Amino acid sequence: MEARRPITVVVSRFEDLVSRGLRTLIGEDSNIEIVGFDVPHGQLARSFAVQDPDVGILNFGSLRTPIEVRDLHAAHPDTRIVVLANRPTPAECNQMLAFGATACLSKETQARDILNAIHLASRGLHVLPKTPREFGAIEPTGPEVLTPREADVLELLQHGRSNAEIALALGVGVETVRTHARNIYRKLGVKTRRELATLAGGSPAAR
Amino acid sequence: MEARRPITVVVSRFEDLVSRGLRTLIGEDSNIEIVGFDVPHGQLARSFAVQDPDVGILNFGSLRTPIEVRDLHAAHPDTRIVVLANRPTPAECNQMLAFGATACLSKETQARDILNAIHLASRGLHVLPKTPREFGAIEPTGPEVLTPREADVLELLQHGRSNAEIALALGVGVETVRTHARNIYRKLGVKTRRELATLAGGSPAAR
DNA sequence: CAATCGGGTGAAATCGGCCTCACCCGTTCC
DNA sequence: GGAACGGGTGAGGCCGATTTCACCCGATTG
Repeated sequence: MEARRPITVVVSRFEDLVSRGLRTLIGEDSNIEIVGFDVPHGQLARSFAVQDPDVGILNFGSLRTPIEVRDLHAAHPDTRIVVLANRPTPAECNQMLAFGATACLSKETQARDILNAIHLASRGLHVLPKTPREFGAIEPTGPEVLTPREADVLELLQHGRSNAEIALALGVGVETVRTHARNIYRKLGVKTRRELATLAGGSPAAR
Repeated sequence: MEARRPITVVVSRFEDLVSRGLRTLIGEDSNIEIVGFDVPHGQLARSFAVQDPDVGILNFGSLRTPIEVRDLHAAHPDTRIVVLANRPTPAECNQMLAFGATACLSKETQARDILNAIHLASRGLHVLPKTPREFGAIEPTGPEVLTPREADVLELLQHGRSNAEIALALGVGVETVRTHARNIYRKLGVKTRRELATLAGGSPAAR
């Protein structure tokens, strides 16, 4: 990268952890200069007007309507808008672009890719996150969450109750309990109730 | 805070932005010492065994099943486990606690509260995020997303088409278009189609 | 051997989101 | 004044998730 005028960016307010990450990340790139940081959502328009940045990085979670992106874009057409979202769906990203954003990134994006995207966006190129699932792609969406009823069954399973006892306690049939138990085993990745029994007590209930 | 032996923590791998945020945040607290950082999910057990930290900070999104928390807790009962999740539901948090975690925090938590939670968790106190909605609490969940059909209607609305034209183009009744349009206005926070027309073109379509 | 359990399939019922349409009201505009 | 629009209500159908239950099989166990 040759030395030239650095890209000026205004960064809106994010969650504290993300905010700190953004600051150290952008601080590592000498070609990007932060001219506004942790700007509250309501003062973005003013910050854009005062700083006239090349790029504004917006917090998707703070947007109330996409219209706000459109208004910012209309008032400052030379400032490229990068929207940073938690796990944006393709529909959300397209909506952001349709309303004037130049790029829509996920907060899970690799750090270097975020810097690259800022550079690209500053020149008007659109950047979108990779499509999450082309075909059977693994997503780190965290463990499957038990349904409320499954949590009820798990609670009793952890205390070593039999299916018949659980059925009696919950007022449903044994077959129902067996179905819940099967789904619990699958979601939790265990194969027997023995693997569950060890963790009885020591914490608030699972529901 | 008096000076005593600092709390040792092992931090698992997080998204780059969050990871950087955590590092600068924890680095500001002289009473907490990072003894393992950006530990890949598969090597957490080994890191716990080697470092024997007071606290392990786990990435909820990397968990495949809650059983992994249980196993870590069973193997290292003296290491308090703090789970950091994106926007955990109460059910998810309770599940984590039920499986041996000491605290379950949202990545949206204020920085100082995260430090406090680490301190509390190191002494075995449970910390849970605030319940998101007691009664009509505002949540920064971002703008409402248009449904695919609403995006179709919006696309045509932006081009200045009348309801009758849109109905004809989409092969549905005028009443249907009017319903979609109403929902679009509500979600986008506008009151007339005029407010939409200004943003035609300049970006990929909304669908 | 009979009971219990793990595991698969499937079928009702319910619920919520989405799409479609209908009817009501009042306002705006030509 | 009639047509189009903004706004509210509600209905019916579709689909997916959840809950409940039923039947099937094989393995384990007392």
